[in-house]
Amino acid sequence: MTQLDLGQPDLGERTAEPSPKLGRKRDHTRDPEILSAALEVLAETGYDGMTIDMVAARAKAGKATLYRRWASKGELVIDAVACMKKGDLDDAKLPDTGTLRGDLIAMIRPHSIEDGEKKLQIMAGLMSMLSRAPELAEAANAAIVEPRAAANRVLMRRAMDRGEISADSDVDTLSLITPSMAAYRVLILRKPVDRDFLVSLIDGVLLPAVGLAHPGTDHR
Amino acid sequence: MTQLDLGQPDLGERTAEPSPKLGRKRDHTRDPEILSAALEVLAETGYDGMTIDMVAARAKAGKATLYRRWASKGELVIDAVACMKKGDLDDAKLPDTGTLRGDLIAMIRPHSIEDGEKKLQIMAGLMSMLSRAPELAEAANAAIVEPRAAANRVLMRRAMDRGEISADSDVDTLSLITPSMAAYRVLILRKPVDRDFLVSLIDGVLLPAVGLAHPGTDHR
DNA sequence: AAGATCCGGAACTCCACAGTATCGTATAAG
DNA sequence: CTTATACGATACTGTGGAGTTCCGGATCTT
Repeated sequence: MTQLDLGQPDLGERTAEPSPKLGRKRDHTRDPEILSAALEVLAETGYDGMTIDMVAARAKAGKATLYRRWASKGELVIDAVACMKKGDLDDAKLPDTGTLRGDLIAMIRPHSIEDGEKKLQIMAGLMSMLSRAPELAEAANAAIVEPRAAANRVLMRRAMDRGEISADSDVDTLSLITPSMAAYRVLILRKPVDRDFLVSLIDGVLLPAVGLAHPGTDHR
Repeated sequence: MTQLDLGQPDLGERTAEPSPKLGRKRDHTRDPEILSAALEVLAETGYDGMTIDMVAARAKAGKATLYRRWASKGELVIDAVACMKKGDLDDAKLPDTGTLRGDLIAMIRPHSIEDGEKKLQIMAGLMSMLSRAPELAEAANAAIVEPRAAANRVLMRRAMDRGEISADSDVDTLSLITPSMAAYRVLILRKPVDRDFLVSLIDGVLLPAVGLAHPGTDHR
């Protein structure tokens, strides 16, 4: 089956544990390992390539354990994708260097690059499902590209408040340039999204688009 | 099976018909219908969701006919994707209105929008395979995004020759903005790529990035 | 220690799809 | 008309994965 077929998605909600009377408490303590195993397999093989046995093996769990916790492969995947949002760039501990370029460059860190590539692989694995599972499309967007776009929006709005860039820049659209071009580069071109590439995007596209041209910027 | 498993890809080459001695000639006259049926199914269900029976039914052909012509599902898909390149915006019959903006706007036509969305659906269906089948990734890029990017490059270089835009604009990167942001919008956001969206991309991102700012452009 | 519950493992059923084989028919060549 | 070929349809086989069931052992509670 290629469908997700979650009758009533039941996305997110956990049917309130009634009363763990006796024996070991019903802790579901293996959930994180299982979900992260699912994400790994998802990134490596895609939704259709992923089998429940792969996930179970990776998490060193039994297949039955997965089915005790999730009704189907589809629900497991949705949960895994949703539980990935927690990410790194949560709050306003974004860089604040005083210039837009400084902030954008400061966002380029080895960890975020690595993390971004893995997330894109996951997105690729889900791609073909997105048209038939809108809730999955939403979850994937919220977990993978929105966080980064949101960070970019914050940085650009700050620059706007400082008067560094024009007030009628289309921030919502501009904040998507880096994510979507990185996606194209990784997924289709199969080239690495390294520091040099990101810097050239910032200096060659983003800053010019926002009115901060740099005749002499030598992309370094 | 989720793999493509083409032993020796044999991509493209048709083993030179030796000698159709007798009977009906070995014309392979149904190939186009079959390939286009394959593309339709691919766009609707993705690689793993697509079955040979679906393609055969869609093309009103027998399953055996497909296997007489292609050794496996994978080869059929590769052929179908490759045979899609022939597209529309081949030669230099691109618009030439005298301004970059005029040219870019003139490229927006109902047909190209529709065609572009279908191609993106196909790309989505192939996405999860791309990491394991480099030749497929190349074919998909050559057939789907490269043609459009190439057209954009031509228009921008013309503008450069006219002196309309700065000579050190990063044309190669800028030409990818529209394709990749359109892909994001269709595949992940699941919103339509209509004329308004494309115009706002041109006026809000591309032209500003290239130094043609427009304080008064009201995106119409 | 006794009792209850959860876990990992493994065997099992069921079904969908890739790929093969067969057959009757349509069509073109001779 | 005869003959060879390609075609569409359909029945068949084999495999792999989703989901289920069962069991022995581990772990917590009392």
